[in-house]
Amino acid sequence: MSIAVRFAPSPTGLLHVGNLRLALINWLFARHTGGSFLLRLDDTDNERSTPEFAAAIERDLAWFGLDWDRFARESERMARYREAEQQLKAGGRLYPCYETAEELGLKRKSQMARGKPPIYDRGALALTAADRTRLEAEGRRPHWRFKLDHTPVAWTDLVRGSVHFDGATLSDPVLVREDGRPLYALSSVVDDADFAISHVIRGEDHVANTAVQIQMWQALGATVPDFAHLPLLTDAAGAGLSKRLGSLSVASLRDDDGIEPMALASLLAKLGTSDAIEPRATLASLIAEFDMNKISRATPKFDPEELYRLNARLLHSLPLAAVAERLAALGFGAVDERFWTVVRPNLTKLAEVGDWWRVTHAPVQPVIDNAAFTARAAALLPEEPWTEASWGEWTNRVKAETGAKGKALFLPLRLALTGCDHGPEMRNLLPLIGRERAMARLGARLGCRPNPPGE
RNA sequence: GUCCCCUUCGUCUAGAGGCCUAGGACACCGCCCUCUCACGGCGGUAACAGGGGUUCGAAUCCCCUAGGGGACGCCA
Repeated sequence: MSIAVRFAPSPTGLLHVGNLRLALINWLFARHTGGSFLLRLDDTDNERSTPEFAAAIERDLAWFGLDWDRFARESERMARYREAEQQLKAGGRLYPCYETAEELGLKRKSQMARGKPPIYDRGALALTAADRTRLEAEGRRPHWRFKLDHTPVAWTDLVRGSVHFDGATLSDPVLVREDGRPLYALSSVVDDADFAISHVIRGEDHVANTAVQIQMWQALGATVPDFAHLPLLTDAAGAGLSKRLGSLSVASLRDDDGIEPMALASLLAKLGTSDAIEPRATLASLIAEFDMNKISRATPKFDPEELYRLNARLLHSLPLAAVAERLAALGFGAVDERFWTVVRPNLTKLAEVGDWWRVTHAPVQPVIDNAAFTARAAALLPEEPWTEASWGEWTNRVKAETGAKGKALFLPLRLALTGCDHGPEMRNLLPLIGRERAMARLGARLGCRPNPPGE
């Protein structure tokens, strides 16, 4: 049997890290096994789904480096769901119900108050043809429920091991709304069957669904796929992540935090597994290392801080070629190998290249505490050409001349030269700054602050 | 409320009765590179949720308690 998986987001919001993790796991599984990956937009809820969110999902996945072999929109497959609906009706598995949403809500409440599980009581099953006629005459339209077999259902989950449910403890799911539109419960099962999905890999919020879906595949005469239900991510405090997806949307991580796609991919592929969480430069290495058996059943915490650190570590190891294209897009196409090597160890996000580019190519605002000191240092600046050794020669002279040493020697020079108290090694940075800029920043021409606008 | 799942260093985890004086990675701390911040290299601190059992022996098996997550929609 050929392997086929799917990622099926509903375009009712932006992708967040929890979604993206499931997309990635599915994709890695497909690529690792040589299977196919389907992107399916679950947009049957046309009140909440929007084309904008659908476009954003595709854009986010593409940015992340995920590609899909097949694509589908549930909203375009309504006729097919109608067919399945007829098939289930013909098989006697779909029955009409006339309770209103309010009635059902009340019923659930009172069941819970009595310490009972809030399961549909199948009241509609007792309706006679006359009852139904009367209700319809009152203007009520039915919604349709799938009649579950009250038998045990079991499967071997690739993450959770053996799982079993008793059909009797489950509610008959509503498959078709009062207005005739199919619900997720129907469309998802039909699509998984039609697209010959072999492995359903999703969040553990779907485990109970699985029991009813297995019965539906059987009722439709379809092959039941294998399952892997992954624990949901929680935030660093241990609270469910889905509730605060805003700040953790893929778009904000990319656009606001400047996260590298491979930093995110490395975290999401390894978090909650027995592999070390370390940056990987390519999806290819994640594919090679992927193994469902490494995924734990416990709920992992997603900590943005961990992502930021991983992002920095990844950047520190990337060759210029790996970022050249994006650097150009940021307007730093002129960055060469030498500059990149000098600046790379100090980046936490790629866009910070701009800060150092300005230090070596544009005016900066020097920070000068002791103008007399920097002026004397300026006078001792060696003649160009400068090499890595120039910084040492110069600072030794300044040290001999002023008696300053250690932090008192280096920090004022760094501050004056770069306007910043931290950064790349000065012996590498100095030659990139050049004598003219260095002189100006040290205040040689003026001997005092403030610096003129043009340096 | 009912049902399901989870609980080993701060974090992600290894561990499937003696190999555990509990291993790794990240974080943290220290040292080195260096007479600065960072990068990098090397080293160190640090955990079996609690309580009962079972057993010659339990992180591993059983029960209870506590904590966390999930499900219970005419959402997906």
